[in-house]
Formats: sequence, C-alpha cells, structure tokens
Amino acid sequence: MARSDAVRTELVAVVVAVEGMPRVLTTSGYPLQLPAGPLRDDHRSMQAGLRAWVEEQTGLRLGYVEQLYTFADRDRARDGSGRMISVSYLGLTWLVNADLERWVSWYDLFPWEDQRDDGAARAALEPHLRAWVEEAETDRRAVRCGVTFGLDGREWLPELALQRYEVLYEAGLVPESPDWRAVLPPEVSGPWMLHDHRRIVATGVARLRAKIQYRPVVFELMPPEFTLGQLQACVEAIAGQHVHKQNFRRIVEQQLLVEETGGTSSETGGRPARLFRFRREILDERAAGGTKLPRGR
Amino acid sequence: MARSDAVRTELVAVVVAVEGMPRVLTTSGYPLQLPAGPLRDDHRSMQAGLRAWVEEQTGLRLGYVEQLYTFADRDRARDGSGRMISVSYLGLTWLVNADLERWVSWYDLFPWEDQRDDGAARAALEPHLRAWVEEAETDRRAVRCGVTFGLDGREWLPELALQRYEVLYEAGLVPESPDWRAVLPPEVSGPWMLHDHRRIVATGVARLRAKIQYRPVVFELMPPEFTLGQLQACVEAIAGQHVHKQNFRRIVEQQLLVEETGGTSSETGGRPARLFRFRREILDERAAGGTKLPRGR
DNA sequence: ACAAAAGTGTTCGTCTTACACCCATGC
DNA sequence: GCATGGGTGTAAGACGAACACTTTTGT
Repeated sequence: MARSDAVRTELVAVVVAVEGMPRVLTTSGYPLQLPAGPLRDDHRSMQAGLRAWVEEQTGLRLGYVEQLYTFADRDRARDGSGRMISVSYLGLTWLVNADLERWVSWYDLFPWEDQRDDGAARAALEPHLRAWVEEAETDRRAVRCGVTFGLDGREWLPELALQRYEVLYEAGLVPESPDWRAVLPPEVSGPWMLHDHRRIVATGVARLRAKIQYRPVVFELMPPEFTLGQLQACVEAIAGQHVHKQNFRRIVEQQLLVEETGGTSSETGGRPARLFRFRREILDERAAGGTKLPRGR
Repeated sequence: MARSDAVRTELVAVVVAVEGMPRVLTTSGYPLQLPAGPLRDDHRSMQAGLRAWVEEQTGLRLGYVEQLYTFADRDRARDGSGRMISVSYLGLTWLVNADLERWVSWYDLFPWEDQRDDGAARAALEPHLRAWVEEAETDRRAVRCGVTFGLDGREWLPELALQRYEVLYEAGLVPESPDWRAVLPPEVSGPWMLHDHRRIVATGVARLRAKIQYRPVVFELMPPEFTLGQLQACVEAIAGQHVHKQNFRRIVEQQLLVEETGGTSSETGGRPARLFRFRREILDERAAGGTKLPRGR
C-alpha cells in the first residue's frame, strides 16, 4: 500500500443552535461555508480535531457532538489534485450572547422546510416538481416526489429533509445542481454554499429531526433553565411543524425528562410560566426518551 | 495544506446473512478479519470501492449496502506509520449455496447477544460485571450496566449491542481489551478479531437491530420467496429475541410489506405454509415500514 | 376589561398485546 | 392419532390525538 493511496481528509461541522429560528454556524465569507479543516496528525481523534477547528474558526467551544456521514465521491474533487474525504459532524449548542451574523437560519437555506407558516415556498416549488415528474415515462418520480414532499394527500415528514434536497438537486431546482434551470427566485431555492456544504447541512437537519423523536437531544439546544413553552417552540422550530401543546407537555413531564426549578419566568407576556431544567441523569437511566412530534396545533 | 495531511483510508465491510444464525463474512485466516482494502483513486465512490474489495476477497457481489461509521482515533494506528481511517459499511445478502466456512455466527462473536436460549452467556457475564461495578465509587457503572444489559429488572434492548461491547471492553472482559483480565472462558468472551474489527461488527449488529424496527430491511436477507415462519425466524435470529407470532404476522401483512406468490412450502413439517414475496414497490411508496419487535413469546 | 400565554381534565379512537382456538400436513 | 407448525378471531388495555375549559399575568 503505497503513499499514493493516501487521501486528504477534512473535518466538517454542522453546528446548530436555536435562536428564534434554528441556525447553522458558518465561517465568514461568501459563498456560505461550514467550519472545516484537515484532519491533522496532532489531533487525538476526529472529534477532537473538529472541536479544534470550530474553536479556531469561530471561537465557539462545542458541547454535544456526533458523527454524521462521510462523503468521498470522486466527482467531489475540487481542483483535480486527488480525492477529498469529508467526515461530517453534527454539533448542538445554545447561544449565550447572540451575535447572529454567522448563524444562518435553516429556513433561509431551505425555505421549503418550514411548514409552520403558510408553506409558501413549498407551494412555489410544487409546479416545478410536477413539471419534472412529467418529463419521465415511468411514475417513479411522481411517487418519489409524493412521498418526500407530502403531495397528493400524503403526509409531510420533517425527517425527510435530505431526500427532499436530493430531489431538488436532481430536478435542477437548486443553483448548485449541474442541471440548474434558473426557474426559481432565490427566496424559494435558497442560497449556494461552498462545495456540497448545503447537502451536508441537509444531512444534519434530517438527522436532528429524526433523532429528536427518540432521544432527548433537544435539551442540548436549551439554556439551563427554560419554560415548557420555550421547549416546545424549540422543538417546533427544528421540526418546522407545530405540535399539540397539551400532549407535548404531558409527554415531557410524564417521561421525567425535566424537573421544576421552583422559579418562574414572565418574559413572553401572559401568565408567568414555571421554569424547568433537564434531568441529565436520565441519559444514564434510560436508553430511550424522545420528544414525539404530534401533529399540528 | 501539504501532502503531510494526507491519510491512509481503508474500506471495511460488515456483510451479514442469515443462515440458521445471523452470520458475518470474514476473509480467510486468523485472527478473524473483515473484508477490507484501501480506497483507491480508481474507485468511483467508496461504495464502489467496497464492492470491489468484497468481490475480490470473497467472490461475493453485494446488493444492499449502507455506510456505518468512520473510525480514526490515533491510537488505532497499527504500525506507527501514520494514522489510518476506516470507513465501515453494512451489507446485507442472502446465501444461495451456503459454504459457511467464512461466515462466522454473530453469536460465536458475541455469545451474550443471543437471548433466545437460556441466556447462559449473559448469566456467566453478570458476576464479573458486578465486580467491575463494585470497583468504582460512584454508581454510574451500575446504572450503565443495568441499562445496557437489562439487569435489576430492566428490559434487555437488542439494539444496545454496541454499548454492551463497549462496557465489556472497558471492563476488561474481552480479550482485545487493554485491561483484559482473563477471567472468562472463550465460549463466553468470544474470539479476538483483527484490529478493532469486532467493534466494527458490533456497530453493524446494533445498527441492523435498530433499523429493522423502522425500515423493511429484513427482506434483503431473505430469498425471493419465503414463508412468514421463515421471515419471523430471520427477525428473531437478528434480534436475538423471540417475537409474538400472531402480532408479527398481522404487522407484516397489514403493512402490505408482502404479497402471496400462490405457492406453498412444506419444508419444516406441519401444515404447508403459503409463500410470500417482498413488495419492493413499498420502498418507494412509503417512507416507513419496519418490523417491530414485540416482546418474547 | 381584554389579550395572551400557562396550565388542567376528560373523551375518543387507534394501535399494541395477549389469549384461545382451529387447520392441514407428515409420521 | 398425535405432534408440529400454519393460520384466524377477538377481547383487554395502553397510548396518542383532540377538545373544552380555567388560571394568571401585562397593558
């Protein structure tokens, strides 16, 4: 095995926080890009290397981190100088002093993913998806669009974010696609990102939306103390969907995910809410415990 | 970014088939090892490279493949000549002509993972786990063992296979552990594998057990036609647990995962069973559809 | 007084679990 | 005839979805 089999390896971070909207951390400059850097010999592990790069490039110290996916298709090569492998990670934090300049909203990146409002972006997409479906002889495209985008009376599933991005990419409905048709305004198609960073973010979105349902990861995005309303708003922001208030509260409380601090908060107007804190012990105590996504309000 | 940041990259395959027992494909020789080889420039993608290596080393053409995890801790270095990155994949097949020599049973590798029999291996492990728990001042080890191994009246969760392996590794109860205590006979601790290949297999076991519950992946392990009894036996083999017969059948049939072929089979003695085939269309039609693991019989 | 958000109680329906039983074949 | 696995119906119960309503603050 000669040195010629060696490959450049890069670590890429999808760091998410929720501040009004769910947001992804970018480094400065355009096109938008994620914190990233090569894996170096002095990095003890890839996680350690990733933390180092994120801190160096953005000043942020990461808490929760998990591996996302490793990308290495040959056609990702950027400059012909051999292949590049990217190992991507998902990181979660909450923001103490929010300088949001580098924190790009998910829904600026993927406007169609927010189903809480009128779903305008999704509606704008639909005719172009239909057109793409028409081009093919078989109905595979139709079925695929139907499932991923919840068309024809099907259900919209938040965790299919990556599949939706892939459909749009193949259909030439995002600018970075090789078949880009330029039929969509930027408010609908979303912005370019460096290389395939937007795909990597989509992978993170899908993973987080899926995981939030069976593991208590939301709390990594919350401050030490929070109200149930804030917690629910955070879940809704991530899912891009409303959830049923009463059921949400019951699930959270009866699963013993949180405990009261005794304090209250009267920030948002209306009756003051009790404050809670995450019972971090349950990460050890139980293997399960997520926040289901009951249907809209 | 100089050439010094380049890193050797290896592809590793965990290929699973069920023939009586769930089995993992190994290449010849001892210690046991998984099919693997460096990622080469002429590989179009990592998946393609993986398929090439598996076919070259074992003659098997892979069907279903998904990425598992990427390992790169510095202390994995094997010969001091720089770091090695291993990108692991899970592959699923069924065996036409079973020459089982290279197909090692999961439960030879992880004897404690089979809960269908008396659970003898697990019982043999328990006192040594308790001893390890006693060594610590805090009760974190106790909680961790309790959750992962289903002690103290807790539930045994098949999909925690990786966590269980990690506990045993840290507790020095598997031979490859740096703290190996040599208190267990080989029938309980299982055999060595090359490098950290046993950890990689454990990752695959955990992933498959988890995935089988929410995605119809069992069928990748089945022949084109099968009886519901055979399907159930396959699920039970993978989960290492019995499932409730009637509920299993209802789930499979009402989810429209299968359709009758019209034929019957009278292989196993008793009344001949109807033959079914997987409705591969539902992979497109629906995003969901797994085989839940209802509790034992 | 009214808006706005917190918080409670209860009903309805579906999906899971479990039990009991009948059927068709080989030996 | 009996052992063995295939196959069916139905009742009990847990859990999620939904609705209606009360409480407590700020303006």
